[in-house]
Formats: sequence, structure tokens, C-alpha cells
Amino acid sequence: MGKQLSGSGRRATGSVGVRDVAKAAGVSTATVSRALNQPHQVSEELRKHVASVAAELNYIPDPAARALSSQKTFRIGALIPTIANSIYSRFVEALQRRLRQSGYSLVLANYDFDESLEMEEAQALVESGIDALVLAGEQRSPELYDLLNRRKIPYLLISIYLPDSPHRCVGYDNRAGAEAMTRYILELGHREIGVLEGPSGINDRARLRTKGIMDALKDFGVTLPATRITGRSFSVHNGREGLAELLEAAPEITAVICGNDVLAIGALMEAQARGLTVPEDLSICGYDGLDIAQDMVPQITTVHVPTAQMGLKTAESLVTLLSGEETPHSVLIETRLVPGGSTAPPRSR
Amino acid sequence: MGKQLSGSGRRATGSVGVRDVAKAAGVSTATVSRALNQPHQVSEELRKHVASVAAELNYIPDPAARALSSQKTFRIGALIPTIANSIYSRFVEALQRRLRQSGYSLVLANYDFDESLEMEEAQALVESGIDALVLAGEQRSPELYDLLNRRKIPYLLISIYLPDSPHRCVGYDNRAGAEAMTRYILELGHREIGVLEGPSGINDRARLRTKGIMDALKDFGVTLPATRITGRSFSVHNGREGLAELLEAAPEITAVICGNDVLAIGALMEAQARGLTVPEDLSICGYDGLDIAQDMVPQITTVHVPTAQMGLKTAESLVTLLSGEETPHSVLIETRLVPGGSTAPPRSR
DNA sequence: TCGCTTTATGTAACCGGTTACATAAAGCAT
DNA sequence: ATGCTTTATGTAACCGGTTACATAAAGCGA
Repeated sequence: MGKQLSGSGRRATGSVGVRDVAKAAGVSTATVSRALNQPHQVSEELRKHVASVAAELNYIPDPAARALSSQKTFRIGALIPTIANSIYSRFVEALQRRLRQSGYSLVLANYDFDESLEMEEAQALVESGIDALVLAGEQRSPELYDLLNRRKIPYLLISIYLPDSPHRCVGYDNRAGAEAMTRYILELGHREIGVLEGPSGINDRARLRTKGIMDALKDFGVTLPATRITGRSFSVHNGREGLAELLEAAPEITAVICGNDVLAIGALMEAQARGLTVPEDLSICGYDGLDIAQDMVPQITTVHVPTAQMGLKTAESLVTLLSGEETPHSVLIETRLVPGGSTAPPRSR
Repeated sequence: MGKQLSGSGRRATGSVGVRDVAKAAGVSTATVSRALNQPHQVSEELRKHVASVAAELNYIPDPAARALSSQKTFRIGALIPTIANSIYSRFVEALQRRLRQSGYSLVLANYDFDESLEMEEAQALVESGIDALVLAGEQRSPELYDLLNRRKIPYLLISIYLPDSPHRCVGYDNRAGAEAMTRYILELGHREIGVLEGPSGINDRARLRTKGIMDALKDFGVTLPATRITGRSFSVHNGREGLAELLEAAPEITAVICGNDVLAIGALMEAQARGLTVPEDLSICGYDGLDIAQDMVPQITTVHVPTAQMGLKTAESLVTLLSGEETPHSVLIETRLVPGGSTAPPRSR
């Protein structure tokens, strides 16, 4: 008795374990583990020998056993509002690809901008075992932050740049981008402006964009009556509805600033449906720089956000963090204004 | 000595373990485990007692330990070409939501239609520990199927319906849908038809759609010269390029059948950029039924695929399968033709 | 009341890795 | 050659749950 471990008492999974590899290679299990994970701790020839035996036996370490004893899962959670918007799907793709390169898997959850659902999903992710968590934006129930701190799970906020926040982040300045866009519109000469903002109630990114718009308008002394601003959650359909509402209430507007490209595409479609020519009759601009918006006719003026790059930076930051090294508290992703054919000076009258 | 397990020798994670709960509740670890996982095996009052103690201590079972001893990870992998196309992102969202309801997490990987990358990612997913895997389409290296069979990891193919395949699937009939669409175009009176197909080389769904188109054309005795068919990978930009190519080579065409809605949107944009009126000058149709295509002006005629429903069915099938029960080998997702304003009879001349 | 089945609970051996600690071998200055 | 440090390897105790098996209690028909 005593040696009743793997290699004897196994059947369900016909898989080989460290003990099998150890026996076959004529070494101890510790050596096998070290040869595979801390190669510099064993002699080169032994390392090669163990590696070849392991390969021959088709050895795959059991991830659960590894996680249990090492206390690392090599899994990272990402809690994303919705991947149906390509701003997030591109991010997730890049994040996943880069994480894999460092040996991490991505566990994805989405909550469709529902705060309580986000909390539930976060709880579930934590209970499923993750080394770190990615969250979108800063605004959420403090309980979630408490949970993560209590469980000592590092986390990173994305899509938002907050150098003064207690939380780490990798993101961009939503307010500044929207301000730059609004200035651009104002400098084209527009003064009768409509705003089709995002779902500002629940989304700090959307709110910051609205703030940027307001800042620029104020700077130019342009006022925004309540009839010239409306909000919708992000969808092409809502973009159409939103523009329709604005045009009913304020047909004199010459430009519409949209909370993102999806709303802008909707607005563009609605304008076409109403026989308005863009940009001659109405200028439209968005935010995010989605590929599809860049291929619209006319091309939609937007603030380009390099989300794939944000995914890379996020992954790198997390990997560094989990390796125990220091990493910047906040990383700024640069955005840039991309003028397109959807904006032009207002028709002179 | 002997009782040196959790509750004494722990510090790194200040977390409580079964042994702590057991001690606090005055029962054995087995009872705790059973009270929490097989409630019917313990008396109701004990169950409640254990549950309350566990809640009070804020007990969260270690997922790695659970996975190690139970040989179930409660994680499901999904290997998706790209979530940047909302046909997949909607699917993934629904899949994840439904899986969570049954206690499973979703581990996501994407491979951008690159077969060798798919194999790598699959390997990594398997090594990361999953109970089952979701794959898109059937066509891939047999090695991948071998790997899964060897590791006894159940898998499910999506986006494709193959009652005769050895593999389980939840999907729809790509060929039939495309055939129906083509018939619709033909019945409108079009005979000068262009085809803008998907990346048929690497994608069995795209190939089946092309086959459906060809079947219908043949049925109507319409031939398709090589100049009237071109292929592109799925993007709006490629849709524009593709239509440009077709119009250069065959300006006489009155309708273009596209491999999916994304290409169709691109074609629509290109038509507009060229001053062609859709559908009067050119009819355009797509496939998938993306929201955005439904909100285009004109609305794009398409074959609607209920991907969210496919996500639900996929999740349910997997959960059933993993619970040991039987589940249908193949599940058909019904699609339907949705006529829009982007198609009309050809201009009579 | 006896004996048999059913139900509830406890004991401890797993699951399959990692790693602290012990030990042996090798390197090296004196 | 001696003693000390460094390097390579082995032994076995973990990690924290689950569950087979044993046992005790309860139910029940004759």
C-alpha cells in the first residue's frame, strides 16, 4: 500500500498523470513538474528527456489539479455589456488572442447594460474561478468592488480613462473625444445642433460623451434647448427613432451629434428615408470608428477608438499584474477624429 | 495531529473551506457537501442549518477543488470564427446567458476563420479544462475531432444542420435558405443575376449557400458565367469591392445575391455610391437577418436566422448531454425569408 | 420483538498536480 | 583534504473539495 495513486487506480479518463510520466522517465513527480514548468531548475538533458517522454505519452496536465495546488487558474473573466456592438466584440477578440499567447483563457459574460445582472454574473464568474476580471466603465454597485477586494481578485476597468480613480484602467477619454467632435461641428459653422445621446442613465461612458458635447457647446456660447436633445440605447433602430424625434421637434437643425456610430448609422438611414441629403441638408457624426460606419455612403465622421489595441493593452496589463510585476495604474488609449463625408458646413442660406 | 487541514494551515486566501463550515455547523464535511449539492440526501432542517452557516461564513467552494474531485469543470468552450459578426455575437450572448442559468461558464476563443489557429485554440481550450465544446460548422481538420474523442469531450456543431453527420449539431439548412432566396429573386423576374458569395474555400456554411443558389439557378435554367460570380470574406468593405467588380464585368445584372447581410450592406453602399437606385436599378439580397440590415434604407431582403434561439437550443442541448440524459442528435433551427425593400422586379425595358 | 430495508450521517481516501523540505552531489576557496 | 555554498533531485505533505464505504438510526411487516 501507499503507491495507489495514478497509474493504478485510474480508469474513467484513460489519461496519463504526472506519476505515469515520472515512472516512465525514471524520475520523481517533482522533477516532472519542474521540468515542465521551471525548466531552469533541472539539467538540460533531463528536461529534454522528461519533455519527450511526456510528449510521447501525450501527457496533458489536469488543469483543475494544477489550479488547486498552485492557486492560479490561468483564466481571466471579462464582463462586457454586450458583444453585439463591434466596439466590444473587437476588443474581446483582441483580448482573447493576446491572453492566449500568455497561456490564459478568457471567460466571457455579458449583461446587456443591466446593473443587477452584472452583479450576478460577476458573482458567478468569481465562483467559477478566475485570476482577474475585466469590467467596462467605472459606475456600478460598490458591492461588486467589495466582492473583488474581499476575494483579492485584481480587476481592470476598460473603455474609460481615470487617472484619479482608485481603480486600474485601460481606456480613453470619452469626454475629450466628444468635445473635439463637437468643436469640429461648430467650427464647420453649425449652430443649430441636435444631440442624439446614448443611454446616459446607466452608462458612464455615454454620460462623459454628453458632457464633452456640452462643454464644447458652452464654450461656443451655443445653447441646447431640451427639444434638441434626446437619448436612446444603442441600436440602429433607435438611431432612426431618435432622429425622427429631433426632426419633428426641431426641423431647423443642421447637424446631429450622435452618442456612437450605431446611432449615427440609424440617423443616416432615417435622413435618407426622409429624403434629406447628408451632409448637405444635415450633418451627422458618431463615435467609435466602427468599420461599418467607415464604409457607409457617406462615410460617417467619427472619433476613432482603437479597441483592438485596447484589448492588447488590457491583456498585457493583466498578464504583467498577475506575474507579480508592477504595471501602470492607468493606461490612456489615444483616439482621433476621423472626418468623413457625413459632415460639411451648413448650407448657406 | 491529523487535523491539520483547512481551518488551521490557511492564510493566503482568508477564505473559509468546507472544514470550517463543517466545524461551525457541528457536522462532517460530507454532510456540508451534500447539504449544498444533493439537498435531498440530508434532512431538511440540517440542510437549512448548514446553508445558513455557510452563508454566514460567506463560504464559496473552491472551483478547482470541486473540479478536481468531481471531474466536472462546469465550463463550456466555444470556438467561434469571429464575434465581430453579430450573427455570432448574438449567438454567443444567448449561449452564455442560458449556460449561466444552469451553472455553467462560457470560455470563448476565436480564430478568424483560420483553420490552424482553430486547432491551436481548441487544444488550448481542452488543456484549460472544459466539459464540452461548441464548434462552428463541420469542416475542419480530423485531428481536432480525434483530440476531442480521445479526451472524451462532447462537442456540438452549430450554424449547420447535418442529420447524417456523425457529429451532433444545432443549426439550419444553409443550402435550402439560399435556394429559397434565389427562387424568390428569380420569381421576381430577374434573369441577369450576379452572385457575391462568401469565402467558400474555408467555410462550409458559405459553400452550402452557394450550392443553394446554384441549385435554384439551374432549376430555372439560368446560367451563371464566371464573370457574374465573385467571392469575398465577410465585411462591408469587401461587399463594396465585390459589387464594384461585378458591375465592371457585367453591368447588365439586375440583381445581386450576397453570401450574407454584411456583404449585402456593402453592396448597397456601393450601389448608392455609384448612383444606382436600389431596388429599381439593382436588387440586392443578403442572408442572416442582422438587425442593422433590417434598418437599412431600403431594408435588405434576407433569410432570417434566429441565432439567439440557436444559442438557447445549443445551451440546452449541452446541459442535457452533460447531465447524462439523451438529447437529439441534430436540431434544426428554422429560418425564413424576409422580403425587404432592397428587392423588386427588374425594371421593365 | 426480530430482522430486514431504507435513510441520514461520519470517516477518510481519493482527485492530480505543486512545492517545502530534506538530501545528495558537485563546485570551490583555503 | 575540509568545510561551506550551490545545484539537482526525491519524498511526501499539501491544495479543498467529493464520494465510496461504513455505521447508526429509523421504519416496518410479520
